[in-house]
Amino acid sequence: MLRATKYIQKLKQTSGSNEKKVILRKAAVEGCFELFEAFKLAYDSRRVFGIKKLPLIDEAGFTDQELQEDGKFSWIDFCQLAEKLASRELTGNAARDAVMEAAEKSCIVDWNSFYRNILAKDMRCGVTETTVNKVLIEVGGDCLKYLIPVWSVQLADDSKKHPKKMKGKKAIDPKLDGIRITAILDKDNDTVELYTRNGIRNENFPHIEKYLKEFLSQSPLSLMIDGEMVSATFQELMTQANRKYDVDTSAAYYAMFDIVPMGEFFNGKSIMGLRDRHEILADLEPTFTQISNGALSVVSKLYVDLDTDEGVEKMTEFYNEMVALGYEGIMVKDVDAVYECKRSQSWLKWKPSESADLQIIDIEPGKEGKKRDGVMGNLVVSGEFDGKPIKSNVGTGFTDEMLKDFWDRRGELIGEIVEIEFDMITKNKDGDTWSLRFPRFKRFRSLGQGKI
DNA sequence: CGGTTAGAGTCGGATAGAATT
DNA sequence: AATTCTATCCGACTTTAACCG
Repeated sequence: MLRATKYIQKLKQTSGSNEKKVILRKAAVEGCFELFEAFKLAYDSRRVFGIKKLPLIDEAGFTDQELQEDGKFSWIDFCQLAEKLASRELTGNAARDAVMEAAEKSCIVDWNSFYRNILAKDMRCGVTETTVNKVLIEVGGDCLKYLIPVWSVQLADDSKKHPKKMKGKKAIDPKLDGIRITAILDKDNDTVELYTRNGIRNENFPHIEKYLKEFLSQSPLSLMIDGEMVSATFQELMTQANRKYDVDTSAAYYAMFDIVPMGEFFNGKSIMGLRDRHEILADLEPTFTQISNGALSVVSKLYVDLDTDEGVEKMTEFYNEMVALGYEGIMVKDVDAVYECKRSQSWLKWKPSESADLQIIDIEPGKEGKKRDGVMGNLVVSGEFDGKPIKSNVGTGFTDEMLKDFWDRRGELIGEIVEIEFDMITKNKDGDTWSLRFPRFKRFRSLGQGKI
């Protein structure tokens, strides 16, 4: 049994995040490199293995000693397997067979709670890249080579969750429904690269890259430009965004809403506040227009003071206008806040939602071996909305108590009417019924009382 | 001490592409 | 040719230890 597996088991045994850090620190100081290599393989989002259905060895009937007995499969063997999967040297049935063979040759606990979890990209011990990197930075020295590469941009919180934050001086702009794209304009290397929210390079928008490169030649410094890649609709954009052949993104345009010097961005934080950053971007708008003929646009901002009735009114009016125009909603941002590479309440989103009364036609179990094993995983609901036939799964909006209760009473609950909230109805390109975007459970309609 | 936050872990639909059946 | 699986884009929501005024 590997040292690293023992650490994973220890991490799993405690729910305290400080205690988990103590365990990780000990592993780092002790030099348990397999553990940190494993975290790196598992949580680097740019490294995927192309296989999700992974064998689990049945532990029943084995003694502890047998479970922990070393097999004929080493950490080195695993690294080679992982590399072949990541590079797609092994795919399909060949990948499945190689993984099965590894599982059979390996020490049982090593496979079930270590190797397998790396390939699943979920170590299942209450620790992910955030915690691992914090500890590695703290310990420093040689440990820094195990840092998990992470890419982060500023993300918004929901205004409904933070009503107290809807105060003070704000900059407001429309929320566009597309793909978050961050452009890195590197002066030293004379390159422009586009990245998604998850740090994955996207090369399907060459016209945008070309225009930005033209702009870079006029810029005195390297920059990060943040924005939303938009097309006629989100689904239309998705048909082109990640495809490999016959790519045609000519209809897509890049709506830019922020700008930060590259160095500051990679440092995690800007120096300038939002108003100053926006001023710079807005001043560049004529240049962008001239270069790109509209493919590069700057999202304009409305400044309001939410401490005044007039400000709240202006914001509400803007919200209604934008929703009527078909935008996803609005973004409400602190005028003085610096750009921070994380989710933050200095950016709030406000978007409309719909709700429908639908019938439960099925109740499905949670996934085996996960948190909802043995309780409800999701509802299946159907009915009608806006004159259209709807069918959707709903898996969020339930307390832990409900998940258990609904599963226990699944027989009697089928047929009941529930209120489901969602953003909009959607239909895939060859489907005949409509579905729901971001569905969430609200309450029972038919059982009286509002809840359960 | 009570409210807030940060991190982790569930679950949703739609798209394309790879591989198998 | 049809089906299954995986990756990637968009998320919502609950829970809980730890933090903070």
